[in-house]
Amino acid sequence: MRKLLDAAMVAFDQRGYHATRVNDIVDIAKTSHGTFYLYFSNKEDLLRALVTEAAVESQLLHDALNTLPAEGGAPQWDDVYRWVKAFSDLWQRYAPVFRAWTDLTTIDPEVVDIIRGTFTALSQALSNQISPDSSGHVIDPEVAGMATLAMLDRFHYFLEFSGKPIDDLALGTMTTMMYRAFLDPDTRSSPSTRR
Amino acid sequence: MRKLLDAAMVAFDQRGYHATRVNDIVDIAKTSHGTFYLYFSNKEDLLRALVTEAAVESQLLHDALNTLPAEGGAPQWDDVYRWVKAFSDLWQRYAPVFRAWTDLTTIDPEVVDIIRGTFTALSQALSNQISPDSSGHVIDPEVAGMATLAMLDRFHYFLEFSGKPIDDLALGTMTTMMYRAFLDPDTRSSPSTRR
Amino acid sequence: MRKLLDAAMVAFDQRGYHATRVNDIVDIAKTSHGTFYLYFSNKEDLLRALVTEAAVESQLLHDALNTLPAEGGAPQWDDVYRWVKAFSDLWQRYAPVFRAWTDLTTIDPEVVDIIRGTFTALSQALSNQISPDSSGHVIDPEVAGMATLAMLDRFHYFLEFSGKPIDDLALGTMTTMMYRAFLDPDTRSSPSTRR
Amino acid sequence: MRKLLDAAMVAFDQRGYHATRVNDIVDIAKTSHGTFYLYFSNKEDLLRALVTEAAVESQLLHDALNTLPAEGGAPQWDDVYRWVKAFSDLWQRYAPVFRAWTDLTTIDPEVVDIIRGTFTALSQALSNQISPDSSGHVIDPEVAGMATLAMLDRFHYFLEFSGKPIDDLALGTMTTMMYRAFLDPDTRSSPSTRR
DNA sequence: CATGAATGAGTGTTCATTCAT
DNA sequence: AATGAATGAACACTCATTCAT
Repeated sequence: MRKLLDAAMVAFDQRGYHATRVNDIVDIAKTSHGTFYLYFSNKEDLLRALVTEAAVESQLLHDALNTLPAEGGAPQWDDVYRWVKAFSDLWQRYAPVFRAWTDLTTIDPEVVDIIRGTFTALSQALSNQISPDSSGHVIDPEVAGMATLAMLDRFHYFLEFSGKPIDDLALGTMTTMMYRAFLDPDTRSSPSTRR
Repeated sequence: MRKLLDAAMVAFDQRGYHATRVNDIVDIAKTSHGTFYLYFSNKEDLLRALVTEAAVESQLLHDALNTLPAEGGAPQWDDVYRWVKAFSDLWQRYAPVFRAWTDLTTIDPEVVDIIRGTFTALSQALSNQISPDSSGHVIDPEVAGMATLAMLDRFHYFLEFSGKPIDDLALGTMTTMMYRAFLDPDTRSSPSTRR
Repeated sequence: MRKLLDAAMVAFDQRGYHATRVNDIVDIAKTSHGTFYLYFSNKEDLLRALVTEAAVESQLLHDALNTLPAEGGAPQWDDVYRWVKAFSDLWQRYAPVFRAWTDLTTIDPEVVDIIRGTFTALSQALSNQISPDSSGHVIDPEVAGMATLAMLDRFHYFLEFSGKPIDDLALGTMTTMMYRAFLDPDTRSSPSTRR
Repeated sequence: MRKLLDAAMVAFDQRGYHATRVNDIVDIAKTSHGTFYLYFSNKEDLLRALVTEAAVESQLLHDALNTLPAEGGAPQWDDVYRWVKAFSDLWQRYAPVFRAWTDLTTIDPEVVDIIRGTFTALSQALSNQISPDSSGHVIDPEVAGMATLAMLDRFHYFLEFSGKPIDDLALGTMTTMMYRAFLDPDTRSSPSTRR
């Protein structure tokens, strides 16, 4: 039941998953304890539902990444920006869920599996965008993908934590950071800027 | 008492802060329930002690950043690598504390303040290393500093989550990502590599 | 919830307030631990409820005192007896609460205030019944009122402590003691009994 | 050890017996936990020592009562006053012990026995002073003795509770109350005042 | 479908008591 | 004699979950 899922997001947002009591959720949802257990077999079950929802929507991000020009040709800054924006929108919609990541991974294997799947898919898609290094430093693309996803994920949390807005400037800065990180400077500059 | 702090790190590592019972901690520390409350007024108090410890050590990282060549001259890849390694060592030593970040920020204002202070200091030191963009995209250095810190922090967690080792390859990859992100490709390549 | 209040009275009766565990109360009430906290936020809260109840009923005693002939005309022995009987009934109904007086006053200010209010009202009403002394000894009526209340209160406790019944003889004796204490012998005897 | 007994009195005074922790006592006594158990086998043992001390001193009061003219001849007001003063001094010296009466009786049989003995001796000595009633109301002298002791005991507590001083006026008022209560007005007045 | 009173297992915390020094 | 760190039994209180209505 949507009302409960939304209420749970609000509650998780305020207190985190562990500290949220079923009580808090039903209070916000303006319903009763009994109703909660009509739709979810327990608190964890509701969390699983939220995580699954977020995972499904993340699939779109994954697909979108593949339309960016991969390894061969360098993606354009604007393309990267659009994708960062999409990521940001999703993150913000499911902020309490992403924020609870750490909590989640100590919960139950099924939840962890859903998360791991989404996480792996995204970080691998990202790794495809990363160009090798021309100056002798070996890059593990998988690790590089993770680093990028790490930056994207935590960056939002840090902005919120610092009370800074997630606006165009922030996302643009993020995009530039990613854009720079993705591309080997030599590789990148050669075709276009240079000559 | 060190024995309890260490035991708490192990326990938080296994189950997260919230899910850890005082019982778990004293079991690992091979001491008694009463002893716990002899040294800490409650579970949160112990967490505060750990966070403070980590914050003190983080100061070293902050200081080290200032010895890297700042904005003017480009820092060398090896310098960045060394710093990343230092960060990584600290992160790994206090992994359970850093991992519990999310938990922490829903806890008590004093803990949050300690964290915010450390966080701000580090991200500002990082922002000094980031060169402006030459291709017309505005960068907010503060935000860029946060993004870098975000990547460093979460990257470790993601590696662990994926079961990948935090080895030289991983740290080298991370360094390259940071190195690329820090420097505007044009600015960077011009003086040295480029003709 | 009455069932818990009654059970608490029984438990306090047996072991005193401090020594009573919430467990004792819910055992007697044949209900669960959780239910207790559904109706009272803690043991002290339940005590407060009992004290308040007793205070409300004490008001009746206070009112009744004012229907006894005051200072001017001497009250009749039978009137005093009836009042003593009413006091006694109330005391016995709330015996565990009155008995716990000492415990109570070391607990929380709110409870103390309720008690002080009841106590003051009653002792002042009593002081109105006390005639001045004709033989040169100054009486502070307020103090005299307290002394009377003191006797009434503790007398019941002492009877119980000695295993003596609170019967007509005891209450009659008490009445005579009060009756004598209230009235200056000269004043009293002169108008009616004497000559 | 006197230091501990005195400290305990201070502590009991502040928080009551049950709420006083051994910690409080040794803090006030400026000694250690270990020392406490060197002199007393437990908290209750210390209480027993205090009660015994008070009981021994109470014996003096009991003896003094017997030097007051008993049943036959009426005691003089001044004699009663002196005795009330002596009682008051003792009460004030052992205030925390007397105040804890209720607590005490829920503790251990040995303590209760000491108290009961002292209590009985005093109330019986008092009952000897009480003259029968001439106007047809039967008095149980034993009960009357208890009522008097009740007044004396509780009166002090009530004065303290109200913040009133235990001074000459208060004790004089108390004396007059007792003096009146002791004597049948007719009996009393006959020999002296009346003719 | 919905309710919310009742439950009790689980956990944090206190504090009297011990004992090695 | 004196100490005070360490212990753990005992207790207060919370909150996810159930079920009769």
